[in-house]
Amino acid sequence: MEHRIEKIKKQLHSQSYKLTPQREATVRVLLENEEDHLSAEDVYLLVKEKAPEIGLATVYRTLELLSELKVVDKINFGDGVSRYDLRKEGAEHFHHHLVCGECGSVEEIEDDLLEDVEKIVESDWGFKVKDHRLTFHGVCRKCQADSKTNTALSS
Amino acid sequence: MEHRIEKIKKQLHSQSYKLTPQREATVRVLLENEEDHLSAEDVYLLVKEKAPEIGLATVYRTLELLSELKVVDKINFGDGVSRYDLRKEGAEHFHHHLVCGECGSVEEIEDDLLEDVEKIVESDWGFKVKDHRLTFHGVCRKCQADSKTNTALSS
DNA sequence: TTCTGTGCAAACATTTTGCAAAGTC
DNA sequence: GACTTTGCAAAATGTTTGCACAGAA
Repeated sequence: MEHRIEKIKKQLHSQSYKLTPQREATVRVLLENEEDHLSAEDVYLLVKEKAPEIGLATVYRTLELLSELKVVDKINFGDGVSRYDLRKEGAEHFHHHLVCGECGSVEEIEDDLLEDVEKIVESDWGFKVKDHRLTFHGVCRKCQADSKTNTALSS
Repeated sequence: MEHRIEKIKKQLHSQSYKLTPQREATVRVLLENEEDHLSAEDVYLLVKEKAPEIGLATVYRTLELLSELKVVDKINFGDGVSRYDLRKEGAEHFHHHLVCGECGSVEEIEDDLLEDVEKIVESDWGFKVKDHRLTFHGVCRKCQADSKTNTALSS
């Protein structure tokens, strides 16, 4: 945890940005909620618990900054809100998501499933891939099981 | 062109919706600009040329409706705007996109590159895939060529 | 007439910006 | 003192909603 903050601090410094208390609080919230996909508002509310004097605009500005530094990735699952997701240590690419249409849960996939696909895109389309966004929409394991149970009960 | 309108008309009717003049004008704009990735505003302005009395809300409502019917797909490339993309005839899945970070161009890929990946997701994660969103961010062929030329010139 | 669809304007939600004050080097 | 960062409030943006009216079945 602490070493990840240190690392981000160095990344900021290398571009002559400072890790202010507000920025640090924001980063800590992101680290503590790595599994979730927080919106700016979510982050704001959580940061406010530790640092009540922070403003929403600052959170936006911080998230924007972290986005530029590729510390976080900004994603959008189709509802109108941007969500911010910490990039895993050493990850070159953004991880993938499984969004369940029934319960709304979002599962993360770390494995890079796209290596082969990227090779095809680079060779067949001449497109130099720098990053990707891959999201599957469907039904998660749990909801599939639930709906089977319900079907069984109602029949 | 006409037969695609007919088809959409039938799809609407099957759910007891009507293909009103406004809706038809909207669909036509989408058909005529299939290559582009129009925002609601873009569609609105183009529809207005043919049917000046149409309101923006109607365009939104139409796009929403077409989205539900899976006639169009709503996408978001990271700028704050939703874009609407006609689903190709007979396509079960949404097609993929290559977004160039230099010139902003968006290229479409029809091939289903994800068959294998989906199989892995279904077997390893137990996730029933219904649809996907795949976007690559990078540098398109043209911009790569341009930057090579510039490098050569400036050296 | 009943129901669907429309246009307009107002409401809404999210995000960005201007600016003066505060903090840092 | 020059420069960065912040908080607040206002503005901008994109989208949705309420409602009275128009149109089709």
